[in-house]
Amino acid sequence: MLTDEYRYKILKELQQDPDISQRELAKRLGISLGKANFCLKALIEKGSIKADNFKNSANKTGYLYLLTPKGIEEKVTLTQRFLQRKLREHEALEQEIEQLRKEVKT
Amino acid sequence: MLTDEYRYKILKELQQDPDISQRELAKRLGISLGKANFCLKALIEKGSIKADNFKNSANKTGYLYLLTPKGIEEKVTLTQRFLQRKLREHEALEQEIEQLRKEVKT
DNA sequence: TTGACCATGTTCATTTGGTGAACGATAATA
DNA sequence: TATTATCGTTCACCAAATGAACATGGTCAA
Repeated sequence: MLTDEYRYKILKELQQDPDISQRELAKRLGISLGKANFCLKALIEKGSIKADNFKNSANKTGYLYLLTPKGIEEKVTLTQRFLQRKLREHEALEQEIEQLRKEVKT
Repeated sequence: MLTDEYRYKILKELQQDPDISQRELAKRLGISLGKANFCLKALIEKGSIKADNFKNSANKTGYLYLLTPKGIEEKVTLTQRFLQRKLREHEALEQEIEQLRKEVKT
């Protein structure tokens, strides 16, 4: 349920915007509130992020989702893995497009 | 449940291989037997394919899933639509890769 | 012919995964 | 204080996917 894709996207989103509500996160990722909540809890459980409740800045009620050192490292790994995956997808997509072009000609 | 993607893939698979079991089709598309059965029935219902039971060649028990004229036409349309979609995906993927490369450098 | 297989299509109870309304808690505001 | 707003949390509900189990019909050897 918490795939690498969402793990990566969430860590990325939180790294550049730690004070963000679960609702906003859900909206940005195009997932439901329930799923966002589940994923966040899982990441906290795994020790990738920790939820601080700094009473600061705009968001006072909610938390501050901060990446732990482990989380930062994990994000690097995920980013590299993701890049590799996307490169493979890219190649596959080009082949698929080529085949579709052939097919359209027929 | 029967998305354009599977509609296209099934028509393509059947066009070039009409004598194929639902199990084999499911395996090729990476879906379950139940879903393959559901999709096939839907395509038959819509008149895109018809199930002949020619007692011929290897497959004697099963059917021969043949594209109707309507199905052939539909497949052309789907192919074109699919090509357009893939081209958009291609562009999006290149942007995503570029961003990932930037991020990896950091 | 009979019976034992085998491959096929069909069904459906079960599992899985996602959803968002509703709730309690807390802070800001009138 | 009372009210409003925002947040995280929960969980009953729904849709979709799954694959074991079943029914049918063909094949082949006894």
